[in-house]
Amino acid sequence: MATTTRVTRQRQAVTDLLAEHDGFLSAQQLHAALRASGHSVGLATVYRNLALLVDSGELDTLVRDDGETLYRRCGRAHHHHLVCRRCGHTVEISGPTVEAWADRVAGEHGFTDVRHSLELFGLCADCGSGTVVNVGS
Amino acid sequence: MATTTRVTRQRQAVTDLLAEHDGFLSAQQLHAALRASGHSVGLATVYRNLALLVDSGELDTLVRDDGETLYRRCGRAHHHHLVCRRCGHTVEISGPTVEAWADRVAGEHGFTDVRHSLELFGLCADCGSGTVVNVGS
DNA sequence: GTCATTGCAAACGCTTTGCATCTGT
DNA sequence: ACAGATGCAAAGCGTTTGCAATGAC
Repeated sequence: MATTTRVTRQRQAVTDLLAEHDGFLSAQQLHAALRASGHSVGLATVYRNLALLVDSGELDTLVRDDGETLYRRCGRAHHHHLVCRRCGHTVEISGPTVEAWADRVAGEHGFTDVRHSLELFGLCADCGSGTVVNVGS
Repeated sequence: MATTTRVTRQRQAVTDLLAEHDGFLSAQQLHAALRASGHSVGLATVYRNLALLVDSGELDTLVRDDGETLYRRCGRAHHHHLVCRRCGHTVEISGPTVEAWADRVAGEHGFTDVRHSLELFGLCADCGSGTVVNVGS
């Protein structure tokens, strides 16, 4: 009765890649990476498996400004990220205070089951100082 | 030479509606609202004007989980939001600590020109307690 | 053999763009 | 009249879905 979950080659590939990778990955990036490493997986399958993993709480998601969704292996501990908006370099950071604050504020307004998304976007040391590159408008 | 900005009926309508409205609005909602109130404005025009307003710093944007972009009249002071993921009810909150914390952490990692996005998503009092509705999986 | 899973391609929803027309200034 | 602004419809992009084929159990 409980829909059994089958371990297919494709599902394994998706899970494996996510297990190795530490930062954020978009579905399309993941798909491309899989193909590059020889696995033949359909894009739809990647999306379907990502959705399953998100549902089961194994993945965290983050929607970028342009609307693309990024996925990362869910940390046991809740982390936040400091992302360089030029080179994509990502640093994991922990904000002990944030969690408590979020809960308190949410509670004050009667909100429940609150999740928060906190991401910092900036220019990392390499991109921000020396080598100044045209970043566009 | 500086590209002159013309005050058209449509642009005025968009700006006006945003001026009256306090919360977040998607481009499509805004478009629908304009039509409902008798103004005839093209969807593309709404998007174009929103883009201009965002560029000129008069609007803040927030990308929802489903990828739709929400716009709000830009607050002078930087606010964060507590958004009900069922009914969309939004509460403005200020996180005095967050700003300082963000700057410090970013600095420690050599990041500069850092912006942060912090949003809380939960269920508001109305949606979370009494009237329990099927929310899906 | 069954039924979850896959692949492909078509469908979707939001957003952007090309181009002819319109309209502030 | 000039140049920005508009409207429409088509194109773009990430994502989802229908359906027949495939493969795990």
